[in-house]
Amino acid sequence: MKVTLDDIARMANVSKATVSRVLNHSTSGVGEETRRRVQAVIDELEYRPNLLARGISISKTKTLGVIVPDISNPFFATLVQQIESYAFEKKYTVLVCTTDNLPEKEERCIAVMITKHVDGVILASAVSEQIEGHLRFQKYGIPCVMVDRKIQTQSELSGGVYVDNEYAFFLATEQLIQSGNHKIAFLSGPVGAATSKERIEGYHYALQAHKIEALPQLMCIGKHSIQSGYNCVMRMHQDQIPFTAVLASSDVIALGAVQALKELGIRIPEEVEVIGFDNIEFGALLDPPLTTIEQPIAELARRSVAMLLELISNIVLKEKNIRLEPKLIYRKTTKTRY
Amino acid sequence: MKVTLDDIARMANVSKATVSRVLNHSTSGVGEETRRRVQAVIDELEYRPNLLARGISISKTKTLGVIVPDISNPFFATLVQQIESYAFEKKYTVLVCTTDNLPEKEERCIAVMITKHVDGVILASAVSEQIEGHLRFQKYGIPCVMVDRKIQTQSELSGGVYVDNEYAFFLATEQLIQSGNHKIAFLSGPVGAATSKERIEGYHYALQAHKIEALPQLMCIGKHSIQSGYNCVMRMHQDQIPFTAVLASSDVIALGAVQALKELGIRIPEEVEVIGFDNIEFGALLDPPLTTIEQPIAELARRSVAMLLELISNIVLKEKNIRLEPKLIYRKTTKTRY
DNA sequence: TTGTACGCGTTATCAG
DNA sequence: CTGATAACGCGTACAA
Repeated sequence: MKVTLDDIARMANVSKATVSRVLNHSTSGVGEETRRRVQAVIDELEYRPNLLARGISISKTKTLGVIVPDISNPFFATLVQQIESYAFEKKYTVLVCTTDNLPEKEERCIAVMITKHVDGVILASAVSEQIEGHLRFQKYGIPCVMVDRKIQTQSELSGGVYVDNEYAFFLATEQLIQSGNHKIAFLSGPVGAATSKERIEGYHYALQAHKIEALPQLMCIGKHSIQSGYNCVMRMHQDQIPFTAVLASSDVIALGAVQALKELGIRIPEEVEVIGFDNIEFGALLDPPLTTIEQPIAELARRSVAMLLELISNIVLKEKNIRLEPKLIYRKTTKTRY
Repeated sequence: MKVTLDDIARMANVSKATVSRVLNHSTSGVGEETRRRVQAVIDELEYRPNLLARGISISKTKTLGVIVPDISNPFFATLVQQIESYAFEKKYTVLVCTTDNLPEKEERCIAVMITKHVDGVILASAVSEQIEGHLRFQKYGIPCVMVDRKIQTQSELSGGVYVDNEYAFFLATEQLIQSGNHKIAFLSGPVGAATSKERIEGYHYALQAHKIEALPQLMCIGKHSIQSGYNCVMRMHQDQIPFTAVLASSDVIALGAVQALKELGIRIPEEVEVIGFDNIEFGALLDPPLTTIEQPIAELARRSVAMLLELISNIVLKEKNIRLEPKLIYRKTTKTRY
């Protein structure tokens, strides 16, 4: 049933070594005639090398691990899509694992990646500090690039690709302030994540710069989901907390917030302005279309795959941390453009 | 650096076989005392078995292949998310590959799954006929369950989980007809896919049943994307083709169609009614909220993983093809509910 | 209960 | 240019 290298060797009257040669170093080392004979047998039997066996032999699996919190979030869906696409071009396959933003599940994902001997992993971590698992990658010599969510690490085997969250939210907050808003609600994702912290800091810096007090009741910690954004706005409304703007930590949160505002009969942007983050495709279809901060997802994916492959090839990185520029996309959930 | 079973054996003064025993048949076959000693060494050295080596040895990789057209489509994103989740619970990891709806890329994805020796694959095929690759699964003894997109096959090693597309579109079309529409534009996905064909047929049957002619100019073949839905409507409008309803082959197409109609100043549902398919989360946030046909994604995922695991365990399937009931979700892009 | 020896499919080293 | 042969890490008859 399964045809192996051994079978080919036997049928072609050569040794396994020779077959292996025509398979790999396809340009040299084998006589033209024998090469043809071997290749013929390979073709006829439709032989495909067992990558597991090859993996155990040369310690390279041509597999990349991808660890993200949640694929159903369009941001990560698109990210994974792009990563898979670039990786496939480079002859790599991706092993996907989701953490649901749970640190303990992240540890288990990491454990899987190690036992399955992926050549490297791209990680959007659920946590902001280096955890045991991350060190284990080092220990096992598995390169790791942090994408989207930055984590401090001094490992030679790791790097990072992300946008400057702090700056992005500083800009967005400032836009809102310049537009006359002093009570800006902030709808955050899980605080465990590095991105959440950075985004909150950017928001705080902007407030400070304009000598506006950061009111704790304007901060809502939730998840990156529509439901969460919806709940935050509803709760603030119930608690009668006044605000004239909403800054959301992700577009899905913003979508939920907009939905809640609509149900409450609050006009956007006249009564409340809204800014999201990610620039997912659906934001533009909303009514009114969502003003947001763009994350260059394709670029994020491309650069992280490229960096990981360099790490795998032991190429020294020109820059261990690539920071991409965020960009404000002005649509209709904000009034004037500052 | 890397600690192997051999190392453990040496340190614990036992043979590899014994270590292997405490690792696998964890309940019996080893003396209580030696078991403790071996386990202690395993824990201390944080030994993790090499799943590649195990894979080549027992021909089981604990890996499931997942082949879908496009993860950035929310329907597939959610599907993959759920599949990964169920698989992870059952100690399996997923190898993801996207076909972009290209038959040749599907062949390459299949080839990868075979060389990487996945234990089984879940496939949402880009094609409606059995292609060479599908047969190869059979040849290599790899179980395969078709999800969402049905393909006829008589292999003992395959099954299918899907909703009744034909019936779903028959219902939706009838709803539109009963509501007074005779010129119903149909916005299809790629015709290669089985689902597209079935959906078109359901649409045609309903028209026939009501003796309405199926006008070719009302049929627009595109891709499952927002852009495609948008383009279809715009083109029909430019060509001055009259229609009073739009039936879309997927929600993303419907979203694009609604966007186009809005830009054209056509009121929904007063002038044109719209029905989508999938019931993705964003449909409900649209203005007006999208009437659609629900696909029970979580159920689709759960059943297909369960079926695949049964196939892998050589359990005979109670039913080779599981058909889930689609359900019309009435929202605001349609007028009266029939 | 425990150990020995071999097989799984591939690559790599070293002869010839 | 080609062929033995030894790894790679693990599971498992079979023997002790």
